[in-house]
Amino acid sequence: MKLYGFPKRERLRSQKFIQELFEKGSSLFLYPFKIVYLLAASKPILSAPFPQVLISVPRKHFRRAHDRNLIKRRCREIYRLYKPEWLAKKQTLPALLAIIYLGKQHEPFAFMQKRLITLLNQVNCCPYEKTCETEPPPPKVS
RNA sequence: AAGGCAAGCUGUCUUAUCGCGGCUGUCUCUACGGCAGACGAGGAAAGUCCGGACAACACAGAGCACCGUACCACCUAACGGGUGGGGGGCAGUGACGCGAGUUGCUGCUCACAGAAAGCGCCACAGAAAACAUACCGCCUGGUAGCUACGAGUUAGCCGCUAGGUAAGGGUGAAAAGGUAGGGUAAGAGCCUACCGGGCAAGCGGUAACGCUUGUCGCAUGGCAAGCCUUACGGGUUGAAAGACCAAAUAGGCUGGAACGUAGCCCAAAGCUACGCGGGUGGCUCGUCCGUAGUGCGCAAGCGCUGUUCCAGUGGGUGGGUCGUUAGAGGCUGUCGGUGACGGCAGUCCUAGAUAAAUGAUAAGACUCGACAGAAUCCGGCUUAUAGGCUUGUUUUCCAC
RNA sequence: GCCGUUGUAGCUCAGUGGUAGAGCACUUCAUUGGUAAUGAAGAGGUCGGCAGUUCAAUUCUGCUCAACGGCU
Repeated sequence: MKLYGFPKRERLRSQKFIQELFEKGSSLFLYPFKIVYLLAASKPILSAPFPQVLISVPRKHFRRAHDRNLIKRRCREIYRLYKPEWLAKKQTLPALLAIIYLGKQHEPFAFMQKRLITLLNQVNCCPYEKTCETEPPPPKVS
């Protein structure tokens, strides 16, 4: 399997999973990103150990399809390149993940990269053992 | 050479690494797999403003309603698009004429059928805004009063009254042909000439229309992107159309509506007519489909089963395949045409996703990169757009 | 992808081919010891934008921008 790949099975496409994610999932925010994640889905995920990921840019902030496409592609690149390192760091990853760009304007790629990686590192992957990481536990958003 | 304007064309490139989409080939651990290969957004992909193809509604018929189009001819699959032509309007400039005005050239521009078919509207101002009218005026007759002297059938001033006028004034976006002259109490197409206009004929043109001649004193303002009239066109809904696979809009349950009458000797079956219900999505007609069986009762009627349709309930799905990309296709040459475009020959095939594929990093080049991302497919229109190229035209400068 | 609706004062809305209004809010004055309420006066508008039709457009027509809704 390709190390840095992002094949179709790692993309979140099922309407049922998406509904489950936004109903039960936890969310974190760091400008300009918001992420929603769910540690375990009701059915097994085909892409294990990696999550199924959904990337979204609201039409309300970016009217032109060209702008939305560009931001989604950059987000996907950031996630794709960081994915193996993230797994090595956390050992277990969420099952479902949504990355939503809430900024109202374009940001430089390096800035986006730094912020999204910081945000991904804040995800608490071990809900049963609170102190599995050296960092302090992230604020739980209900 | 530079700048402006118009029309047309074009729409950053190269290498490496990682990554994405379907396709083809191949490998095996047979799966949402690995490897390799070539291919992979636009001139507007956009807005969804028009027109088609295609599909479903059984067939897609007629009339009304509704909607759209509107100088003429042609192009086209079709169009509200395009090409060519006609006619206006505006600006600049020249010529003719005393003037009203006419006309040449150049540029821009026009949603450009009908206002003597009818209805409606035209604020304010103004006398009057549409079968014209008469405020200030002008002129004539009659007449109360006053003044003057030439003492009158006088002249003037200021009123009243009966008329004649539409020249001048003023209002307005718009005032009922204009200019010049005659004419008159004053005036007036009242008359004449010219200009403008209406009507008719002839000629030219496929036509829009143009030209010429005659005739009419001129007889009816604007708005139809107000209603409307005329001509022509439009059945409705859109790929979330639709077809197929799997148990899969099938089957179940509840409620409601229709299943009638007459004729062909009688019964059965069938047919016909008038009804009733429905397809039919604006209405009507036509057309099409259904209108069955049975129990009780003398009958009216009541009930059961069934068929068709409607409404609800409940269950199930929210998957796959096709439609889905080779087409009114592109390019080159040649022929026809003023042109849009068409004929013929050769050649090329180059996105096809479905939570939805083109990006990131590094290096380099130059003019330093604008607007911007396919979703059934085509033809247009409109809107956004950095830079570059070509052609035409005009202005300035330089050289000969 | 397809089909619609709406843009008028700070806010909520009328309006119609002829000088743009109502309620609330705002400002000033009166009233009160003071505030509220009340009364009087006042200010505030490129009628989303650009063209066109018309003598005249917020209204009619075309294009455009923005906001919102519906259809699997």
